[in-house]
Formats: sequence, structure tokens, C-alpha cells
Amino acid sequence: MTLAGDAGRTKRRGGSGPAIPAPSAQNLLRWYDRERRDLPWRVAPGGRPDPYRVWLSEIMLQQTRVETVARYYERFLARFPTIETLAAARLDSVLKLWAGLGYYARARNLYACACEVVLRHDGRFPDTEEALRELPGIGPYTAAAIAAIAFGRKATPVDGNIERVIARLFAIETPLPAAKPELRRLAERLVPDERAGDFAQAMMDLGATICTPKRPDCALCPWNEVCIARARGEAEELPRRTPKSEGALRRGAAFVVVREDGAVLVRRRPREGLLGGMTEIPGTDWSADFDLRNASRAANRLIPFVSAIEWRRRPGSVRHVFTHFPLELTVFVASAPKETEAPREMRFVKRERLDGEALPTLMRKVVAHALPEDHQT
DNA sequence: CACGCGTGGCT
DNA sequence: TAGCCAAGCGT
Repeated sequence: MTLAGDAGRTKRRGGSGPAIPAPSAQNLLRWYDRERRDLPWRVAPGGRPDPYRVWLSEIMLQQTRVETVARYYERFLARFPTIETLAAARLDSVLKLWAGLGYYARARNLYACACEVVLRHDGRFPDTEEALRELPGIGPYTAAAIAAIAFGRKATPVDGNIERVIARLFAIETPLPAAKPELRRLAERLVPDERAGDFAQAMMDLGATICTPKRPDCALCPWNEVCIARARGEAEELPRRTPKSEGALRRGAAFVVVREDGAVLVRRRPREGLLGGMTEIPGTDWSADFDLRNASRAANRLIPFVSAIEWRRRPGSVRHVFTHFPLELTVFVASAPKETEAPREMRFVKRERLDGEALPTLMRKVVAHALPEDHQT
């Protein structure tokens, strides 16, 4: 029998139903020893992992699926087998091997980190979370993962998989991200004194293969008998999330100039930031306090050859939801003579060529709203 | 510190 | 089908 005070786990839930024993790390480790996936960066059981390889795999695995990383990891390792070879390379050749993997800041940080480890740490990774955390591209999760997996330290990396497993195991109803500290505390209590690295990997494997976001395969789970969410039949509902606040509505105006030959006036957005480098219909800034009465002045400034009287406001508006704010654009349309030349930094694109442009969905909506006749079938 | 980064898997 | 979205890190 588990002792009282063990996470309150032996209390009867809601005054009814059987007590559920606390989950044990050993149980999960037994499953891991049996079902462990053979991944390129994993060493044979009992083997001593190379911190360089652990680090490389952890960086590649940030935001990236195991199957994808596997295709890149070995090729990368063949070209840069040690941290010295990596640090001696040119950034360009590192980026070349990273091409297609995405999140290229990771590759830049990877290279910077290799240089720093070689120059300032004598080519050896520091073996504490705190020191690892100082290196470029290594945040709280990765520092804990390397400390545990490469150095056998009792650290607790917490990624999205582990948050999900813990939330279900203990039926944490608090929504994310508020639940993060609580989930971390619960995860820390499960970590065994020995094999913390295997335990972390086992948790992530469990989250990736069995305790999946949708339709978890509880029948195969080594912890199914100790999982409170499973007992309550609500595993799939957890973890809950607070719907992220939409952000304040922003408004603006877009000005669609259609030349007699059907070409539409566009420009390129600044290279950085939202929709960076994409093509757009010229328009005002988007702001919470946008005032439609300023629209004609803005149009005049942007596109001087169209006089105010020629702009026709389209009824209604175009709505679009970005990750962090909803946007409502009022659309104005004007015609321009065939020989009209585009203002500075703008150009005319033939209507049928618009599909080949880097035109974001929002801007496609704007065009469709401005020229509805194009879309009738 | 809220935001954006790249890609592929999911519905 | 194409739009949605993951979920570590740096800024």
C-alpha cells in the first residue's frame, strides 16, 4: 500500500471508486526497455552517449518530428562527426546540410554553440543544466534533456509530450499554459534517481506513440492502470488549454487599382515581420484605432495618380484572423488607364499572373472582394 | 514578453 | 483541399 501523502493518490476520488496507485518510473522504464525505438542518436542500452550527438539530436528535434530528423541526422553527423569539425566549418556549409529542416536560427545557433564549446569549454559540453543553458540555442528544455541523457543527471526536461502525459496521468484540469508549473512539479517527482535520461526519453516516446494528442492508445500504455484521466474516460480531453486571447481587432484599408488591361497594382511587404517579403495589395497600416475617414488621404499619398473621387468603396469588408489578432480591411477599388505606370516600389501584375505571386490568403481575399466578377462560375 | 520562425502531418 | 497548428528558442 502506498503511504499517505503520496500525491494524495490513494484517496478515493469523489468519495467513490477504487484508489488508484501512484505511477512508478520503474513501470515506464520496463516498457521502454521492451519497446524502445531504435533511433540513430540512441546508444545501445547501458552504452555511454556522446554529448555532441545528444545535443545535435535535441536541437534537430526541436519542433521537428522524429521521422524528419532521422533523414538529416546521419548525413549531418557523417559530414561533422565531432564538435571540432563542426566548429571548424563555415556557417554556409552547416546551413546547406540544414536546408529543408526548417527553423534556420537553430542551425545558426548550433554553429555558434559549437564554436563556443570549442573555444571556451575546451571542446567539451558543460555537464550541468545551468551551464548548458548559457549556450546559444539551448533553452530550459534542451539543457535538461542533455544533462539527463548525456550526463545521467537527475534533470526533468518538460516538452509538450511530457506535459500531455502528466496532465492525463494526474487528471490535471488546469488549462495550459497556467498548468505548466504544476505539471513540471509532478513530472519532477516521478523522475527516478537512476536512469533519468532513459526516463525522459521514455516519457517522450510514450507521448509520441501512445499518449498521443488525439485518440490515445490507452490499451497499450504501461501506465493505463494508474492513469486518472483514463479511469475517468477523459484522457483525450486533457490537457485543457485556455483559448489564447485573440488580441484586439485591428482595422485598415486596402486599395485595389485595376488597370484597363486587367493588371492589379501590388507591392512587396518589408522582408521582416508579419507576412515578411510577401506580395500585398497596397493599403494603410493596420491598427486598433484606424479611422476610415483617413482612408482617402492615405490612398492619395500611396497612389497619387488616382484622384479621390475615383475610389469606390466595396460594401462590407474582408476579415482575416492572424495568430494573434483579427483584422478587418475595408476595400477600395479604382480603375486606371492602360498606359498607367506603377508608383515607386509598386508594380502591376496581370490578373492571371496573380496566382503565381507570393500572395497571402488575406490578400487573395482582398482581391476576391474587390473583383467578385472574377470568381463567378 | 508576445511574437515569429519552417516544415509536414492532420482533418 | 488547403487551412490549421504544433511547441522550444531568441528577441
